[in-house]
Amino acid sequence: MTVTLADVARRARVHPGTASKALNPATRHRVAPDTVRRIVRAAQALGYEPNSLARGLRTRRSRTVGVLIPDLANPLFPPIVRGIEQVLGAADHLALLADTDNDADREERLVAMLLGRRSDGFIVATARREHPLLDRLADAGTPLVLLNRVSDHPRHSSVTGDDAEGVLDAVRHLAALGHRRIAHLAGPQDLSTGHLRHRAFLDAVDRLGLDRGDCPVLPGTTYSTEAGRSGAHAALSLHPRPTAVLAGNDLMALGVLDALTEAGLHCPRDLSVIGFNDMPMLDRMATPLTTIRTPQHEIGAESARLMLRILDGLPEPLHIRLPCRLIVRASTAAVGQPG
Amino acid sequence: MTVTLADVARRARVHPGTASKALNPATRHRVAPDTVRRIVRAAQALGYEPNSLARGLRTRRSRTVGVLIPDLANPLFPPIVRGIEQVLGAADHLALLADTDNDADREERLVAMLLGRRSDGFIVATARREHPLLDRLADAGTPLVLLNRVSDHPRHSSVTGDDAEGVLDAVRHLAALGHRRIAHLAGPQDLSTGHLRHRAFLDAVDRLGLDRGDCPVLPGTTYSTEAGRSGAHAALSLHPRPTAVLAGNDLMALGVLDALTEAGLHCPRDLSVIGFNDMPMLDRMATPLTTIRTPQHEIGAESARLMLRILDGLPEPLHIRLPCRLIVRASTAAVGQPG
DNA sequence: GTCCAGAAGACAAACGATTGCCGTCCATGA
DNA sequence: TCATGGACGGCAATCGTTTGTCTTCTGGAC
Repeated sequence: MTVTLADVARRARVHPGTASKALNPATRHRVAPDTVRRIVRAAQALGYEPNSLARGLRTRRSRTVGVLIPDLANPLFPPIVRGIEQVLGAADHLALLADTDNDADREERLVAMLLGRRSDGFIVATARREHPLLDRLADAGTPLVLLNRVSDHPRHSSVTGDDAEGVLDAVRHLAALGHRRIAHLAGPQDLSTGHLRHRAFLDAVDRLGLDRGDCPVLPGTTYSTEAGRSGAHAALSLHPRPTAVLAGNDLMALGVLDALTEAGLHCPRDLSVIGFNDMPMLDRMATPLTTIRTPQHEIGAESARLMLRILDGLPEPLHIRLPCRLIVRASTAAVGQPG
Repeated sequence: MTVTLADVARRARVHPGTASKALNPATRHRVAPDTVRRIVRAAQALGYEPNSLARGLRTRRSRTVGVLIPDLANPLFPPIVRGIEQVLGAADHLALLADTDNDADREERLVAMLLGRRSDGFIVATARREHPLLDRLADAGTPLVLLNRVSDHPRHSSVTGDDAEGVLDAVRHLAALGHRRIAHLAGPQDLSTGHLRHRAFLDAVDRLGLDRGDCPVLPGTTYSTEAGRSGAHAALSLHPRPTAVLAGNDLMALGVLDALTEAGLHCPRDLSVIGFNDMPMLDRMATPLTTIRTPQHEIGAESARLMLRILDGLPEPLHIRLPCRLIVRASTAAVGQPG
C-alpha cells in the first residue's frame, strides 16, 4: 500500500542504502549525479514519502518539538502557537501541542507521552519560577526553551517580552495623565511574569517619583478575569481609592472592568485600567483596553528559531528579550476627567 | 541513557518479547502472573517509557491523529481543538495540529508531512465542498472525519452543528421583532457551512411567510471581518434598506458592525445583526452580538470520539449533528425602535 | 510408566530507514 | 605495465518494538 525506500530503490535499480544516500542532501555527493537523478525520479513517480517513524528510530531525531501551553483557549496563545508552527514547519519540523490546563499532573502525563514519542525538545509556556519537572528534563539533557517565562535558575534558555520596559511605559503613561494613586493587580507570584511585573511596577513607581504608599500592590492567584474581578473589588474599597489600575494581564483587566460595572462605576472616568499582552479582539471591547502589547507571534517564532538552533548544537543558555509597546485606547484618561 | 524494553527484560530476567507481552494488557494472559508482576516492577523501577517510534513502526499505528484547521487564530477553533485533545488524550492518542492558513498548497504539504509521520487519521475542519485532497485520502483508505463541514459526497463522516435549525431560530427571532426585510451576508459558497446556511436562510424565509424579494442574499468570499464589512456596505446601499442582517459567521458580523460605524449608523437601532458560532469574548464586545451558538467544544470532542471509533473499525460514514442555540444579546432589536 | 495437553517463555523475524565499511572499477601517473 | 587512489554503490548492522512459532516442562489421565 504505502511506498517504501525499497520500492524506490527497486525501480531505480539500486540498493536501498544508495537510494537513501541519494535522497538525503547531506549524503548526496556519495552518489553519481545520474544515479541521483534516476532515484529522485523514481521517488517522485511513486510518490515516496519517507516514514518518519523508521527514520526517527534510526537517527534518534523525530524532527518534532513538544509545545506546552497552559490553555489554548486563552487568546494570548494562538498567535504564539502560529509563530512557532510557522518557523518549525519551514524547517520541516512539527509542533506537538500539549494543553496542560494549568494542571501539574496533566503536564507530567503529557510530557511523558511526548517523550515517548521522542520529541527532540520542548518549548514551555507553562513554566513556574520553581518547576521540578523542567529541572528533571534539563538534567536529562532535553533541549528546553521557556516562552514568556524565565526560570529563577538561569540555566534554561528563554524568550520573553521586555516586561519591565512595558510596565515602565504604562506607569509613565498614567503618571503623565496625572495619576498619583496607581494600584497594581499583580499576577501569580510563582510565575516569572507575575513576579517580574510586580517588581517592575515598584521600580517604575520609584523612578517616576511616585509614592509607594499611594501605589498598593494587590496579589492575584491566577491570570483570570475572576482574579481581576475580585482584586478590583478589593482595590475599590481602599481609602483613598486608587485612580488607576495596572492589571497583571488583559484577562485580569477585563475582570476589573466587570467589577467596575458591578460597582456602578465607569472606566475610565472613575478608574483608568491598563492590561498586559494586547490579546486579540481587545480593540473591539465595550471599553477598548489600553494595554502593553507583547509581540506574541514574534515570541513564538523566536522561540522556535532558538529551539532549532539549540537542536543544532548552539551552546546554551540564551535569553532573548523582545520589545513591548504601549497601546493607548479608551480605558485610560486623565485624572478626574470624563473619558 | 533512555531505558528500553531490553533493559526491563534484563532486570526481570526474561526475554524482551516476554516483557512486551507482559506490559501489554491485551497479551498479558500469555505470561504467568508472577512474571508479569516482576516485569511491571522492573519497568517502574527503571522508569520505562515505550518508544512509540519503534512501536508505531512495527504496529503501523501511531496513535496520532492529524487535525487540519484553517486558522488557529480564529477564536472559533481553540475550543474545538481543546475538545479534540481532551478526548484523544484520554484514549492515549495525540493530536497533531496543522494550521493550513486557508492555503491549499500549504495544506498539501502539511498532509504529506503528517502522513510521513504516519498519522492514523485526519480530523478536517478545512473541508471545501469539493476537495480533491480529501477524496485522495479517502481513496487511500485514510480514516477521515469532517468537522463543522460536510462534503457534497456523503462518503466522508462528519460532525457539525445543526446549522439549519440555528438559522431558522435566528430568522424567527428577527421576524418576531417585526423585521420583514432581512438580508443574509452569506459565507463562501464553496464551503458547506456557507452553502447550507444560505439554503437554510431561504428556507426559513419561506417557512416564516416572509417575501424572498425583501430578503436579499449577498455572497461573501471569505469568513472574515473584511468580507462582512464590504458586504454590509453593499447591503446598506440597497433600496429599500434591510432592517436586519444575518451574517455567515461572527467575524462577518463584526465586520458589519464596523461598516455601520463607518456609515454613521447604529446597531441595533438602524440595523439588527446576528452572527453565527458564538465565539469567545463576543459578550464583551462594544455591541454584544446576538448569535447562534454552536457547541464548539462538544463538536471537537465528538469528532475525536468518532475518529477513535472509526480507527476501531466502526463502519462508515456517520454523520453527527449537534443542536445549536440562539443567544440573544444587544445587537438585535424590534424594528424602528431604539435598541 | 507413557503419553498428551497446555502453559510459559524463548526465539527470531519483521517494520523502514540510515550509515559506516568494504569491494570493484576505472583513470591516472610513474 | 603496474601500483595508487578516488568514485561509486552494495552490504549489513542497527534503532526498539511486536508477534507468530517453537521449545520446554509440568501435571494429569490412562
